[in-house]
Amino acid sequence: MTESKQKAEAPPAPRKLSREARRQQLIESTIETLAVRGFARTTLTDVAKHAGLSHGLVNFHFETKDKLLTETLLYLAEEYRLNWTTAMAAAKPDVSHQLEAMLKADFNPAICTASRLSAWCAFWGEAQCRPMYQDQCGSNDAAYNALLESLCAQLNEETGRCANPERVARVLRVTTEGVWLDMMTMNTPYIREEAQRTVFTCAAAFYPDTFTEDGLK
Amino acid sequence: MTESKQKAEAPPAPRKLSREARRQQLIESTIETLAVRGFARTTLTDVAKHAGLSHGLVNFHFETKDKLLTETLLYLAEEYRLNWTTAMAAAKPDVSHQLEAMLKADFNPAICTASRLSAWCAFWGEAQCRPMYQDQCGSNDAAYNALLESLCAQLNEETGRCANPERVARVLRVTTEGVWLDMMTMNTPYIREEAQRTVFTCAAAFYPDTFTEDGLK
Amino acid sequence: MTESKQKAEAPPAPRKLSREARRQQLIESTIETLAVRGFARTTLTDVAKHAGLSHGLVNFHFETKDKLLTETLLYLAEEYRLNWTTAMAAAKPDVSHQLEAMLKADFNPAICTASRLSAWCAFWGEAQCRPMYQDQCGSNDAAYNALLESLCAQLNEETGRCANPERVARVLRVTTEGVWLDMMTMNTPYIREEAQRTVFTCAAAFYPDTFTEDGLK
Amino acid sequence: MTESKQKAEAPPAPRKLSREARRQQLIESTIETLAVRGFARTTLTDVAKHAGLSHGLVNFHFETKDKLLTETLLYLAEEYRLNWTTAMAAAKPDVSHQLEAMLKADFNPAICTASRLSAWCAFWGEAQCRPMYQDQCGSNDAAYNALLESLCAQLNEETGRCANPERVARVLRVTTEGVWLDMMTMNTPYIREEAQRTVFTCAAAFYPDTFTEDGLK
DNA sequence: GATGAATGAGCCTTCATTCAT
DNA sequence: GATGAATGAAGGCTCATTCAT
Repeated sequence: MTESKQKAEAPPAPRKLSREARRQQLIESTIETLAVRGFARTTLTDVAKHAGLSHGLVNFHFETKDKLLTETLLYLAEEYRLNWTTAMAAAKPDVSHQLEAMLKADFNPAICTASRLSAWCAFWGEAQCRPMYQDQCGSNDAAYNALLESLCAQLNEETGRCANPERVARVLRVTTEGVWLDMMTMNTPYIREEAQRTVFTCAAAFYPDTFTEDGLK
Repeated sequence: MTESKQKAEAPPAPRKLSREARRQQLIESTIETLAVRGFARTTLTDVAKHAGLSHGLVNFHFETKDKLLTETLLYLAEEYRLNWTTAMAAAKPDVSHQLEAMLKADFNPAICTASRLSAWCAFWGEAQCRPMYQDQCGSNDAAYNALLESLCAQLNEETGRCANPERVARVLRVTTEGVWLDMMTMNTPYIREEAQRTVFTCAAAFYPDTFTEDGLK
Repeated sequence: MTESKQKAEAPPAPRKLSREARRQQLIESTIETLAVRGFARTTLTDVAKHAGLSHGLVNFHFETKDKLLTETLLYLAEEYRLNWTTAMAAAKPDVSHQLEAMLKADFNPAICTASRLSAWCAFWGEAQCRPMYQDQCGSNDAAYNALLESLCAQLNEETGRCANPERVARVLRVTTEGVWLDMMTMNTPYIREEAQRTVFTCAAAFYPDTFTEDGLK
Repeated sequence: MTESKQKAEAPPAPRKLSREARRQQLIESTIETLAVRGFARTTLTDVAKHAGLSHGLVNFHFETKDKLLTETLLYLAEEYRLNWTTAMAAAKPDVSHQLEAMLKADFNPAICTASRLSAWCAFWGEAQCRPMYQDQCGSNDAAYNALLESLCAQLNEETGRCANPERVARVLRVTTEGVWLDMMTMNTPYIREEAQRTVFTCAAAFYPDTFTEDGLK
């Protein structure tokens, strides 16, 4: 099964690839493997097999397992950051559109895939005792948090609300994270649309004049 | 430090302990070890050392590492369930008091300790690819979810609100889980009081006539 | 061959041995393995197999290969030191007897065995780039060198000779080491008696009134 | 430091070099690497890096690591042989001058360098269990040994001495080897001049009418 | 019950060797 | 000639599990 899958993914399987292409291929393979096997049971052989390559190659490109995992996390973190910054840059500049863009970004089908969510879960589980992981987890993205708080504060002013913006921002963030986790860990996970709708149900509770469960009014 | 702590916990280390007492001692040691080392790096030797016991004893009482971990999770899950059921039984039977009790239960200092939160994190990270773990994670506690939804639905009726109660319940649940995670994974975690206040800020957004950030009005 | 040898060496092969006994057994096995395979090709599996034990046990007792090798060298160095100090303590206290004892000690059949000589060679070859090894090699035994020089200086006085005692001592030491090496590295090595006779031929050259090729006059 | 050194040695690194020149470059690099890393830890990557060349080139020129090492040893052995034969050819033909030339040849600054001594040590350490290495080590150079013995025998006759010439030759040879080793393995090695003086102190002990510690009388 | 020595499967890592470019 | 990606065998090390005492 794994065999046929590899063949399917990398049909002619170029014998030699540029350094960067190979590295990215291995990182994607790591994400898949983390999703399927979990953090504790992920081995380099798994990663290599899943990519249809020899395990020696992993060390050739990443030196150690630790570095492979770290670079995979950095890759995910950068991809995540790029996703919401791009989404916000594309949205109208007013507060409510910016906030909507920020919240919806997390449910972009490009990054909100089963594999990526699972991989994030794997890293989160280990983050508590690995400072390097902890730094890369969303809750520690200072720019993201500051921006979200600022948007909530501005929206408070516009709408005359007075809930502590720091806490509102926190609720919105952990709700987003939480429905992500749900999609992974629930026996009967709901779909992405329902997840997004849950987040906007929350946003609408704080800002009923601005949001409905589907987004901006 | 760890050394002295063990000695402190198990002073002369009674040569013989009842079967149940030993098992619980080892489970508590497992929780501590998971918190400190993370899931992937927890070894039976760690657990035994932390309990001040011999290596072989763990296998004597639990047969395999897998069973030790499973029983630890069941122990935590049961403790958690007992915590909120007890809290609710002790609260007034009306909807708002019941809901307050349910939400506050999660921040009971007895179960909301650094070690326990970390241990939960460790299990969550692995849950996605281990059905047995997944079943025990809070989001799959059917009774808890059903009760929470029911309380939200009732409160909706009482207050004339009409947000989808399933989603409100979900927001409250993931917010609770989320601030738990925050306490573990943030570089500068906030304290338990602030966590609880965050949850009630969320509850107050849905039910402004019932809750404030400190609990019931 | 290896198989039968083990059986021969450790006939009933006690399943459990005291910590110290097992460690010494493994150190002896390391010496044999170094002698047969050389430093670069000695593996933990070789050592374990030669002792008829599992390779995991080596790590259990010595943690790392490096520590096993270091402890083996320390063991040889201590054995060597004990050999010449004991020999000198047993000899008459006058200068010529002491010097004879010192020189003959190196050819004591108990330590001048093929395995031990080979093991020493293996360590010498690596000593140049491993400070810890270098410290343990004979040429750095300050007490030995100081004593040998002192004896040469005293003998110079007694016999009215005037060759630089530091150099005489050095010649005697490297000659001893050299014939040791010869016994190992020559295609047609001469026997221990001839080696010792060579050393005393050298001693007799410096002190013709005191030594003959067979020892004291 | 190593970095800059390579660059310094192979400045723009001529893309094409004669077969022989490349081979010699790699052999010199092997000698340096053996000196710095020791036998057991010398890798082809080290050798290539030190020469500022690519990994694959080593195999292109030498096929296997074994062949590279063997050829390096042969190169050193030939260089060594050429050194003493040349020195003797340049010296006066009488016995004492020939012997002086032979002994002094070992301390010719051209071959008595730190790198070369260390490389010899590395090979010696492995020689005991590798016949091919053993054959090339100095103590097995039949021509050298025969000549040295013959010179000793002749000098015995000339001077009326009667020490066994085979043993005298052996003492002189191992003393030379020994001070070589000392220069490598001692924590506080003495200098080349002192080493040579030590050898002639030994020669003077056997032939006091012919030699002083500085050479011929 | 309790201990800790012993085992061996499995993992990460190194590295000689091959080979497409 | 030369490069460096790719392979895979082999070694060190970890650790769950077993078991004699």
